[in-house]
Amino acid sequence: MLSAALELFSEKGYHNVPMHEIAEKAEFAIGTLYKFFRNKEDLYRTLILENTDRFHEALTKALEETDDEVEKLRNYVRAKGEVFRANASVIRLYLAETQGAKFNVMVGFDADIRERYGKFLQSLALVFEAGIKKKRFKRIADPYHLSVSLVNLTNAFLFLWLEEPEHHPYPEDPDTVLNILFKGLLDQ
Amino acid sequence: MLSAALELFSEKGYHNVPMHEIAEKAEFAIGTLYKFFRNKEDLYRTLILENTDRFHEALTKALEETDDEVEKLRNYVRAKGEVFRANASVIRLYLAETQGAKFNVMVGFDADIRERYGKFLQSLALVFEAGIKKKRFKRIADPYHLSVSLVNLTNAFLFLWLEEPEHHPYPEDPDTVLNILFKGLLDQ
DNA sequence: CGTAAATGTGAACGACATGTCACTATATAG
DNA sequence: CTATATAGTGACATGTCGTTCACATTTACG
Repeated sequence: MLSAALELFSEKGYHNVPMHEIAEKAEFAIGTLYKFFRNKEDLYRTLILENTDRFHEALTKALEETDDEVEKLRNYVRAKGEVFRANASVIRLYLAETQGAKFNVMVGFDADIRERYGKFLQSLALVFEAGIKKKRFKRIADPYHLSVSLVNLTNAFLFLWLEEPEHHPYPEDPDTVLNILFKGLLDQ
Repeated sequence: MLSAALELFSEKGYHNVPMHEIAEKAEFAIGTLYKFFRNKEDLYRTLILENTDRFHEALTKALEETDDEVEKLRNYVRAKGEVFRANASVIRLYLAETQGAKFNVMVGFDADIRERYGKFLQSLALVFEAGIKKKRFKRIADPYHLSVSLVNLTNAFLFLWLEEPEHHPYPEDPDTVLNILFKGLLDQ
């Protein structure tokens, strides 16, 4: 059921997928859906929460695999690529939930999702902060801003890939993304 | 009518605003709306197109005010702040249209909007390319990637501001954003 | 087997949103 | 002042979608 819903939501968006279509794709009767989920929103919520948890777990693990801050970032960019390549249809929903247009589904932000996303931003910010303290990184901006920047940078690359997979592949080498942060555009 | 629709869409999202509510807010009867717009989607489209055109014009102008590439970028970041600060309620819709979740309104991408957005990305990429040729910039990434990066970086800051205006103001000094590109995180 | 619990069904229902249309009011022009 | 165009109205037809519920089918188990 969840995977049928996932594909449809990701393709057409929450409001353009009627329950009966999900039922049909999942090869169940409508009534059965309602045995498992209180309503459409509950189904969507479960779907999103299950997936974002899986992602954030994988991404958090990527930050913990080494002590070197540069490697942590490389692992993050690499892991994000792997996770999403394997779950292409989730990306749209994930981006929709963490980026802009949340009001499209629920009117208010979903507190749970926001909180988990916020926590991840914090733990990534800690990597930058530690790197700055250890003098591995220069303090070119506030660590939290750096965290938001890197997340959005990778999202941007994911988005390019989503739109034109063959023309804009998600980079194999994490440094393709990271050099934008690592190297300065200006000399000195 | 358009400004009534704008406020409502921006607050609740396209699918959560019935036409009669727009009519009420605009102090017209429903029938009158349909004298001016063929349908709801047409109303939305007109709204978005009018605004994105205004923005892209302002942002493109910002890139043309000087010959110095660094100043062009500063003007861009500054102009983006000004434009959106003056039109807060449009940002949500603009981000929703240019970032991720387009399928939330129309099932397919809106070709017009995508095209204009793509053109702007191109002209910003030209700034980076020119800067690299003139040796003002180091070639730390593909110019188009740099363009996408800067646009997404500023969007990220706008988004922070949207969520918590007093806690995360959009930076007065454009270099707060630009240093993330200008200065390298790593030494050398 | 028999029976009870769990799982599954889909026609029917009601709420509600879009878009229409016959009509009125107002403005413009000859 | 009449005629014609334009702007405005809002009750309602039409259709869709989320959700329910009385019933059927399968499974679990003593």
